[in-house]
Amino acid sequence: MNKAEILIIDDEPQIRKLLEITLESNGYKVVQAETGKEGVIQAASHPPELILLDIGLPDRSGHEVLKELRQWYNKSIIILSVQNNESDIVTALDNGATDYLSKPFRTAELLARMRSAIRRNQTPNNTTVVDAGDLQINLAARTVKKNNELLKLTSTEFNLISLFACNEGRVLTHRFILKEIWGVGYQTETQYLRVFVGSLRKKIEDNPNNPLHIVTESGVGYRFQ
Amino acid sequence: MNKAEILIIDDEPQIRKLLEITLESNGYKVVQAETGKEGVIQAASHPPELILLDIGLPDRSGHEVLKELRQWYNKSIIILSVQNNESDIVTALDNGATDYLSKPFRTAELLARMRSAIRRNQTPNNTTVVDAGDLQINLAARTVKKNNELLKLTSTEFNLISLFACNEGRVLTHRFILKEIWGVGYQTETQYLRVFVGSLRKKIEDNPNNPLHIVTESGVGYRFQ
DNA sequence: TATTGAATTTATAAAATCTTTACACAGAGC
DNA sequence: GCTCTGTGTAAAGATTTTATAAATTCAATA
Repeated sequence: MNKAEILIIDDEPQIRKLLEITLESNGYKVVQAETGKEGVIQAASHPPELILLDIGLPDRSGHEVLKELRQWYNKSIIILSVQNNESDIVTALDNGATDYLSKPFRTAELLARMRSAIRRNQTPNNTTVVDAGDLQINLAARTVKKNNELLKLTSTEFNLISLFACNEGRVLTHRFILKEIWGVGYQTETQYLRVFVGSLRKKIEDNPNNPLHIVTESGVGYRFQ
Repeated sequence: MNKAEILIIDDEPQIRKLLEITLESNGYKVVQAETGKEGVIQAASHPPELILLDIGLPDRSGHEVLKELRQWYNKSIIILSVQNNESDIVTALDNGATDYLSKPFRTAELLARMRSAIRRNQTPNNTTVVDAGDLQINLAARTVKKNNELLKLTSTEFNLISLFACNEGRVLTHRFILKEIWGVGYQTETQYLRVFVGSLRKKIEDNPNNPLHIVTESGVGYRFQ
């Protein structure tokens, strides 16, 4: 596997140096930018796997850089913020930041969050259309096509399949699915799930008795593939 | 790379001498302690990469030292025990020992187990996918691949293999496994374990009659590698 | 208000999994 | 050789989990 490339946008040289050493010794390839403008150019010319962005610059240019990046860059952006500056954090998350870290941070935590963010890149959470064999799920338009034919799904059915699509290949527990689709009060209503998985299968599977897309993991939950 | 530091806690001078010679000639730095108390102090003042602890002292102080060390020391502890004292071994493994060796032992085996134990120190188990030769165990997705093919495991089978995977190279006692998978009330239901280890082997081993991944440590438990 | 489509329940058959029993086999000790 | 202990395997229940149809409730709307 190739080294994942990380872009650091921060005006403080000592932070950049620290990050450079930490990340390179953990097998990442590091690219640096000193100003927001430079960062955007770097990101555009050579899109990295992940961007670490210092948000709390005095002139608030960090926020503008984030917005500008988010117009086209859909991989993870982790923001760095001085401690206790919650308004910066909230604004940044609203503007599409993936995660945040308060300075000073522990490297173990930074690395863990980076791994998590990069993992999310790989499962197409940011793309608007998920491809799964004969199925195409358009998250933005809320449409599902099977062999290029538009399927007619109800709202709950669509919510369910889009949750599956965003977590392709991994087992989702009943509780998790119920929490995500119906809300925290419904985590034990496993039967709802059965009914809706049943009707989804009728629509998306070639043979609903032998489902290939929504596989049941008995005693645990379901897996979409 | 620096020499890894090993702490030996054993009251028998001739054993300590033997270990000292063996280990130093194999590139380890050796620190010795004659009593349990001294051992704990040594470990605390200068945490070693690995501890070799004689468990079978007449006054059972070895067990107490182990428990005391485990309150804060989380690297590997290999215990030494006189042959056939299985109850000592089982107790020690349940108390968090990493591995065990019966005296008299062959130096090649000692060195091999030390290497394995030290290797496990270096990769802390915060990874979500464990690689074991032809097997890949994805803890987050709850999937297991053998030669890149997805295996179909039941929920309990997966729980079992993931427990094994998180403790690669380490002997797990029957009691420990049963406690982790089935709960505290099941620590004596060894037969459950036999059945499930059997069905796991059928799925993951090339030749279930000669298992290479799940090895049985007779009278003690199992080891995954 | 009557209609319609969707969501929620209920009921039940079927499938999958877990538990338990039975028995065979191997090695250690006598 | 025999017995005892620990182990592995198969298979028969027992139990849990799942799938499906169908009934009911609910909400929107004509």
